[in-house]
Amino acid sequence: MNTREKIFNVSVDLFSRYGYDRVSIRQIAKEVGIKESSIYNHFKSKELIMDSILDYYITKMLSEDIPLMQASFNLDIGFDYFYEMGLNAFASQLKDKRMSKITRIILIESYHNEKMKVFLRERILNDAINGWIDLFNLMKSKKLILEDCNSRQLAESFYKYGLFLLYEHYIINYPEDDKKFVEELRVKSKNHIRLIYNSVKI
Amino acid sequence: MNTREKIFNVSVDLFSRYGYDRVSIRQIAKEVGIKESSIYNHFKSKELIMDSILDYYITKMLSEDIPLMQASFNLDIGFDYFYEMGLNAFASQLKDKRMSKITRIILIESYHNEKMKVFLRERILNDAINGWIDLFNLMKSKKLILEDCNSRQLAESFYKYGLFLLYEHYIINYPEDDKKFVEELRVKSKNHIRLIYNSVKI
DNA sequence: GTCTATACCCAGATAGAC
DNA sequence: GTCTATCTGGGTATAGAC
Repeated sequence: MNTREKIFNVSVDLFSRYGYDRVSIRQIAKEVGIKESSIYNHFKSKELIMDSILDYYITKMLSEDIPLMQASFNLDIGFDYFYEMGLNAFASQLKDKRMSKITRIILIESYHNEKMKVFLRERILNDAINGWIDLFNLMKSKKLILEDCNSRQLAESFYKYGLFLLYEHYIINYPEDDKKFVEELRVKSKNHIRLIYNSVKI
Repeated sequence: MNTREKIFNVSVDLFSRYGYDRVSIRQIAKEVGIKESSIYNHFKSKELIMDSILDYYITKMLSEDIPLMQASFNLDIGFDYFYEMGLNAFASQLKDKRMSKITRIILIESYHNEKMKVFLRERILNDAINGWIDLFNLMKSKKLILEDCNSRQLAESFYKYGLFLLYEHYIINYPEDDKKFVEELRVKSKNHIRLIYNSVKI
């Protein structure tokens, strides 16, 4: 592992523990085992370390994320199975310790980091919600759910519960065993979704 | 308004905008119109300003919050009405600008502020969830909802959606009009709850 | 690429005159 | 209670030798 990677990993670790503002370049350098000034041979500034962390996360997330609509054409094989695929795609990312740590960083820093806020709002929130809306419209056309329910409300009710579980884990209960959380996320989301699905299915 | 109150209000405002770590005593003093050293005649440290902000919030919240079980004995007058009472209690607090700002502070700082984390976990999350669980058990005994559904899952599915709306507003969409948000919270929560209630009511 | 040395700035906090 | 002055420490970042 080269020095740049070491700096990257140590930064991810420290930022996720203490938050960006409470970690200094000195502290990162010490943990890596080099002097502060050497950091600047690899990253021009502290902020650019943060930027590269987000870039890494976005690239990895988008590359392995299974687009919602892609799967939705296989709806015939069952709603449960379809839902599980989407959840697995996300959950498998969280099992990676580094991705899990960055998830916490994003949740912590989004309130003042514009890039993270945009990513959270556009990719994690809006894209997913829109995917669910499309799916529910498809289900309406296939007479799987009631015609007169609001697709957007349905999508939000489905999805935002799971997002709160994420916030709860990373902010309120952190640090806890990630694997235990991913299992809980799976079970609770499934129960939640069944509850709602029950009230609109035909 | 005395100096101590001015310091308090300016701190609430600045902390809610930029976060605790990005606001300095100097900045607070400048905004108040006094010198840094004068701050220390009113608060022994920066951290104690933060503590007093949380204390204020807790006192105000708990004093006006309508305990969930208190209302639940009037269940006969209708589930919708009961739910609305609880939401109103919380929403009316958020219409107070100062309380709204402190809500954002708590959501921002909980990841590293132990007292805020405990308040969020115990009062905002667990107490409410337990209240809902009691309510659903009561509804089961009155044959209003199905006996074989899981009260805890039901409580979490109900409540955590609303909590995400809170996070979404204060972290992802902030600053936006608070009144608009409170109205949205009202409508969306109600729709959400009807969706779930539909699938378990008798 | 890593080091030593240092520039420069701003943080939280205190002492003591008025 | 407010001020001026100051302490002490730590922050990000750069210059230039090796």
